[in-house]
Amino acid sequence: MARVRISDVAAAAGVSTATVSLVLNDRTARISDATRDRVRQAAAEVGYTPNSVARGLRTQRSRTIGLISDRIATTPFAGRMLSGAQDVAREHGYLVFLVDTDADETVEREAIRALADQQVDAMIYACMWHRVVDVPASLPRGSVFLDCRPADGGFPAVVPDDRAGAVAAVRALVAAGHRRIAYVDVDEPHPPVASFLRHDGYLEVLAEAGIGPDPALHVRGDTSSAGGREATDRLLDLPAQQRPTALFCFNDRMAAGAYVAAHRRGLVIPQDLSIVGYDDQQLVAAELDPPLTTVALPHYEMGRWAMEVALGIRTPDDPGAPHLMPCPIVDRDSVGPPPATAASDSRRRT
Amino acid sequence: MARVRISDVAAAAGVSTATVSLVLNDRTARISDATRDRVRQAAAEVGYTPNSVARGLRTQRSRTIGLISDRIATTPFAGRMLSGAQDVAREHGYLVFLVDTDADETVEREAIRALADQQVDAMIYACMWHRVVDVPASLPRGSVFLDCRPADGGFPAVVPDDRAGAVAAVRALVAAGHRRIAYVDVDEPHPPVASFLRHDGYLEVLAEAGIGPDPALHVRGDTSSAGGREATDRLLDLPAQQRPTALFCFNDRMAAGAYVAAHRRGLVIPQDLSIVGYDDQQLVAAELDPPLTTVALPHYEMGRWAMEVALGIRTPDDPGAPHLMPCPIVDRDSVGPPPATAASDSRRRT
DNA sequence: CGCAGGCGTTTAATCGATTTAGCAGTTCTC
DNA sequence: GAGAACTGCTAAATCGATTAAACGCCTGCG
Repeated sequence: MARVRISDVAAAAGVSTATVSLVLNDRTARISDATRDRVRQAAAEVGYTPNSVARGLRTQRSRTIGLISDRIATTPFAGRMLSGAQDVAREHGYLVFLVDTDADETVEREAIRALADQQVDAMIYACMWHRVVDVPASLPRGSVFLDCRPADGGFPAVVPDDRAGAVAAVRALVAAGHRRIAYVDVDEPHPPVASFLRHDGYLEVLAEAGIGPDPALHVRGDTSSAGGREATDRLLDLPAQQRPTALFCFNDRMAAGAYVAAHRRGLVIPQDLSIVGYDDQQLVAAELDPPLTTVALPHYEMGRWAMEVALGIRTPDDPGAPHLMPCPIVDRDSVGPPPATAASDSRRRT
Repeated sequence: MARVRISDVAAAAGVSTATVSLVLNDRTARISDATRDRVRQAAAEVGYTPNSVARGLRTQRSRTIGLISDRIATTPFAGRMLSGAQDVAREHGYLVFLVDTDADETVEREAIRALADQQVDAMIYACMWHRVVDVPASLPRGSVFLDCRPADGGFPAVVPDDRAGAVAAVRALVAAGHRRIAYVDVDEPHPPVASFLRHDGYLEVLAEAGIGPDPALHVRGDTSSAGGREATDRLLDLPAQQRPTALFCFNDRMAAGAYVAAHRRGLVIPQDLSIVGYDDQQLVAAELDPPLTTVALPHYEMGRWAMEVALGIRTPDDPGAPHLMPCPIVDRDSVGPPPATAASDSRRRT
């Protein structure tokens, strides 16, 4: 029952522990082939695996990574980021400590200390929403930021390319023939940077399509189905000429609300109204009727990227700026050409 | 930048490292108050925190727990279990290693070995669905099972009390006056134990209400919105006399499908059809219209329980059987009295 | 034959803590 | 006043690995 130690292997093979260590770690040392084989055989027979704690103490490298996140519980995205980070760690023989701080600064500070005491080789600081965060004072150099931008630079970071994602989404609507496209934005005291970036992307596509932005088509609501429904109601209350034929929603839940608002007025999606969401939240987007065209957040890939940088396998292209991970568009069935009247209307203007 | 060691504290306080260790660990040793204060002051001044790796090697206790789970990514529940486990660990100064095996046995075996090499003080083996699992051979004694039942006993385990949850759900329907209550079950080659347990609870309530079970009201579909919709369609195609006035669904997604089926026939919930789900999946249950009455899965509490047992803070009441965690019913708006005709029908039979 | 040098292996230091046994010095006891 | 008992602290062993330095032994060379 007691663990097998290196000295047990040494005894079994009739050599010193030094030799065992040299052999098992493939150190380029002068060890005869006969001895090598004997050691390896002995190790296999007694079922030896080195004690990581002892090794960590000696080598000062624990093959361990600390992953600090503000909230793990509340979002289904968390798992995908973890999964990506996890997979890379495993592929390289690392283990990960997970700490959920619940956005509590005291907990965060303690966690960082505890992880440092455990001699983690690197730390990843993850947020559940793309936003700007203050760098905790005690966070060691070399830590990687995941799904957030450190307020002071000097740290590698990876975030979704929200701007490009919005561009893809709105271009899809323009390509379908829409000219009156609304942006159903979040309404919060401190909107996440994603809100602004997606708005930028939205405006960029309008500009490249020669469509003048209409402030009446930029509405806000809170990040829920209800918020999306209310904001959409305001859009659909607009006079026919001003009313949008397509909606670009800040997220899938708001898009779900837009569905409700449309259904209540007897509008059919996408015949009467096209809708694009953001996030590709499986339980929402795929379950809607019709399934929602949306933009996927590359959580898994971001998790991988962060861990790869943490392990030193990859170095950021531009150490000064966050790495932008592409957000692929997921085509489903909520986008179609604008209704005939509106289409002719848009043709008139072109 | 270099870490502060215990010898630095010793030097600063003018004592030996032994004394520093004795003081800082509150060992009942004969140390004068003056020295105690001096050591503590010195430790605070130089900012000393003990190196957990070195301490772990010496004490053979790492204050570290390994949490192995089959899938973390795919379910929103995972986070809540983690959160519960995490919170308990943090409250007691433990750190947790998280490993996601993706249900791959090789990965699982390697993970168990790696965790053992890291000298974790205990392991928790978590599944994302309540089911029976084979105990991996290398899993150390004392490991705790979370949301699954070990095939061979001898391990503490915690699972949701699916039977009692179903009882509460079906009782709510009976209390509202329903007599024709269907069970919309999962349809899988190897249904989870939860499926059977909930069926048992369902039958139990029918029996106690003096309602004879009708096999036609036990339908199956796959665990998705579509599966729920199809199964519900079959129920609603039944002749009026046989048609259920209430549905107890295996989970919220299937319940969402039931909503769709009902809406398509112009049935209003709960006036024409009452529905109860299971899982309390926020993004589904709370967002439905009307919000779904459902039974919550106590993931957070199960996570806490498992960690408490792992840390030895709590001992299972009955070491032989899994601990059953209560599933509270969450009352929302999808349950009402049966429609007049059916109600009179039920009254006729009573 | 004596010595340099190469080869294969071992000795021993080391990582940074904890902990037991023991060492001085003081006080108490008879 | 000698030994016992107590007090306050430290020396050194220990946990289980890694690794630089050293140590025999053998061979080759002059």
